[in-house]
Amino acid sequence: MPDTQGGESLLFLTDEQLRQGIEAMFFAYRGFTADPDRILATMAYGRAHHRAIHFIARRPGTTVNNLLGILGVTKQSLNRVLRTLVEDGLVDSRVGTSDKRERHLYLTEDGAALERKLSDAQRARMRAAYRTAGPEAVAGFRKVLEAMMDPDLRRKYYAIREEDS
Amino acid sequence: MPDTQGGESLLFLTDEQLRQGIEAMFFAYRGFTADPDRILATMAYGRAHHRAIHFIARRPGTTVNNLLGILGVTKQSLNRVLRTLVEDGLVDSRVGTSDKRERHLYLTEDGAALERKLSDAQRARMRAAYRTAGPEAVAGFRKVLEAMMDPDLRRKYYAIREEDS
DNA sequence: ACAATACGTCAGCTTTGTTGACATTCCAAG
DNA sequence: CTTGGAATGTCAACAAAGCTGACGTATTGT
Repeated sequence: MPDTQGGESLLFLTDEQLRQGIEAMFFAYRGFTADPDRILATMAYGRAHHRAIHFIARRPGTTVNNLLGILGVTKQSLNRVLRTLVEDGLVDSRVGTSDKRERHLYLTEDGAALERKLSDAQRARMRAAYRTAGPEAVAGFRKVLEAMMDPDLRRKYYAIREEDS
Repeated sequence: MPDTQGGESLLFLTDEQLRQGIEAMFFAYRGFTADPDRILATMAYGRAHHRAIHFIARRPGTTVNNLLGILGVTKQSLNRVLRTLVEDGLVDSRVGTSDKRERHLYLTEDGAALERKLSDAQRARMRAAYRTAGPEAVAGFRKVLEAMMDPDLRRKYYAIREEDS
């Protein structure tokens, strides 16, 4: 593989370097979604279901509105996904206690089982990539990704992690 | 790796760390496509057109079959996209000289102009992210992305870069 | 009392992917 | 020279997942 590492900042930001980064993102994202996609293809679910399940698992009790903000889709689009998940008994939608307009979302046992299955597959690839690349590379990886996000989404990305406190 | 890295590596690959990497990919990819998407939304084109245009620009004269392998879609799906691009005079499809079954794809002037517009927008974000993160981070970024690709796609990713020789 | 919010839903449309079937053209092997 | 297979194009039908717009219903806050 040709090492096009310029090293110096000037060479570093050539269009060719940037183009390679763009293509790397494109090809890597395909790998990133490949394993869950394979699992989902055997059921009546798609990538949209996976995303919903992921963030419900991450933040149990999250509201529909909050999920909308994270996923960046319309409520109609999310609703279609959520409806099938609730119907199929993977997600539990509970009316809010303090504000009864809100619906709080939780995974059922079945939902959690599917989440684990999908998550395991995706994490396995991530783990392998991390191992191959090494800790320093991972730190850089994260740094560039965070810098690439829209500010609005970056805030949400941090918020999800901070809610643990 | 020395022992000092051993303990770190264990912590390092916790599910939580991996989960954060997964979410970073998700949010960053949104940013990655945001700018071209905004431009494309003003025309009758979508992300699929962008991808085709990108790789035709990258490898002028590439065949349909080659493009299929890179993009990973069916020929019917790609054909629909290519047809509109040819009709609109952005792409030129020329019958192969050595093998007349093949079609070699080129951007017209208009096609190249659109490609530049899309590419500029996407590279601007990439450049900003690279600057923010720094050269070392970028090296790590690329390393992890490459490790994340399917072997098949990784070969294609390298192949596209090597064809310059 | 009234406006705003959160959610759900109906209807219709777009993009982009999929299968399957079939025609054409052409290269290459028998 | 014929024929099989490869590369391409195209038709049809369909699905996933996004979108807009409109409307209804609780519920909440002013």
